[in-house]
Amino acid sequence: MAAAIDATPTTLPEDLFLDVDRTSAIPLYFQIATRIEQAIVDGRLAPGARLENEVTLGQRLNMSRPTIRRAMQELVNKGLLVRRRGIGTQVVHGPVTRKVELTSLYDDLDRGGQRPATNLLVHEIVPADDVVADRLSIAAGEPVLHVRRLRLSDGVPLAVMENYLPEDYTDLTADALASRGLYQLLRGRGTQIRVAQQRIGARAATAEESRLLEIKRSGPVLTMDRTAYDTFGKAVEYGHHCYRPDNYSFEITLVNN
Amino acid sequence: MAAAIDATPTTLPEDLFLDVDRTSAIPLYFQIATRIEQAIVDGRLAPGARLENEVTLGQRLNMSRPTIRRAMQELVNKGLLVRRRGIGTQVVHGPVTRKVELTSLYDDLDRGGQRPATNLLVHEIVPADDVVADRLSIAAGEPVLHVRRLRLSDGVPLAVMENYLPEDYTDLTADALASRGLYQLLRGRGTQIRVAQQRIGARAATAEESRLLEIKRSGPVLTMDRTAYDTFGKAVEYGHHCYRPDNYSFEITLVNN
DNA sequence: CAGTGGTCTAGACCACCGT
DNA sequence: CGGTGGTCTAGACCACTGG
Repeated sequence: MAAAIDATPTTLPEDLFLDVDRTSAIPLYFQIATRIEQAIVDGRLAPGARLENEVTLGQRLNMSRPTIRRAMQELVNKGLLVRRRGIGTQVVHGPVTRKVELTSLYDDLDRGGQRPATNLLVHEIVPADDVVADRLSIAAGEPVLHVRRLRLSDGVPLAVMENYLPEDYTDLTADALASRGLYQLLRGRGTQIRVAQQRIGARAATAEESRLLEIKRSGPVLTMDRTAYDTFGKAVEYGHHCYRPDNYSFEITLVNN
Repeated sequence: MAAAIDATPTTLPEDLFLDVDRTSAIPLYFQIATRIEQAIVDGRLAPGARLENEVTLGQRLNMSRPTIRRAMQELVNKGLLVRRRGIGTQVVHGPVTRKVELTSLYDDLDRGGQRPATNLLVHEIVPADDVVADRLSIAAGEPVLHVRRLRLSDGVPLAVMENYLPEDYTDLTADALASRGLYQLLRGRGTQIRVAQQRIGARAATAEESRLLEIKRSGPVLTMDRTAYDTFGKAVEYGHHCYRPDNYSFEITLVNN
């Protein structure tokens, strides 16, 4: 008979897979994963609910088991599903949150319904010093674009951002940088960020930072150093950012595989 | 003939796959991934080096393409390899760093060759208040273990850590908590952490924190709030940690898939 | 054009879990 | 024991890249 493991014998996700398009350029596993994810965040699949097993779901959808399996694996990697051998697949208990993604502060604010604005403080082309050259994996002295920006959200200063970009990007204009996020501009040029290394820390604000961020002298600031690489593995950006800690923090979801 | 894309025509990882054990309980894809990863961190595979393609490597090792592919995918997810359709697989340019893993401060220090120590400041069983109950997904008033610890590294105070654990773990002894890391103790009880949500921020230290951490009054501290869940999706631990920013920071590698 | 990774299929055997 | 996920095989077709 059906095993009664968790007060829910065997939940079968109702057929909301009706609109899967086998001719679409979107991979099947991705279409499946997206629909299950939607059902979870919508609450149609409650925390702890057991999913149909991989084999029978594949049969119902006329898909092979590896395809179904990959769809579920995507959600396991996002922390939405939990699988246990001999038991089955469940929606994770506890709060359902977004996975960490590689986005920019500008995107985050924009999506959050806030109105981001940028004051461009510095915009110059300079030879790379040793630190910048090291981070960007270029030779010291090569020209880099140096920008320093103050990011505001609904008029409140939020972050001082200092960035260095290699020669390929030295033609980014001041206008563009003042009106859009850096990553937005990079995407617009066809640059896709694939890997980024960040270091998050804290320290006392410098005199200039406290003035720009309108916080107490030597008050605490949250700092982030980042180097971002494109799909070619080439360093695209090195940045040192400095955030007002009362208005910003980093959220991270870690998943053990 | 062979395409010359990056000054390295087609690098074939020398046969350091001689010791793969097909009878081992360790999955083949994992054995392959581990050996390639080792070659990368050892420097035997330089940044930017092109790897042999999936098909021929599989033939050489008498393994199917999906198995080889999975091994490489593991390393792509860790940010060590980059794959591009029509091009091939390369070791990522730039510095090679470990992926973020779900470890504890104690483990990090221990692995780093430092001598971690713990002062147990508070060890009590109390009814959960509203905040703790919410984070642990239990009812307010249920008994929880509350511990407050000062972590030192080579005698230098590094972090003040406040943690709450649900009823199942209220029998953790003071001795155990003073001599080992929390996650180490949980692992020893068979509890495996699967998902954790963290929020990293900064603020001024409280009077007690500055005394314990031996830093300036109201000096900046790095803070981390975390809720960890086991493989069942059950909340296992809620913690609020407070770090000396001159001695600690968070390193994170993000990967876009 | 030939080479590469991206996706998908249709099976197979095994390890682990609960009854 | 039956059911589940974990792994592996041996193919196939496609999309994209470079020359």
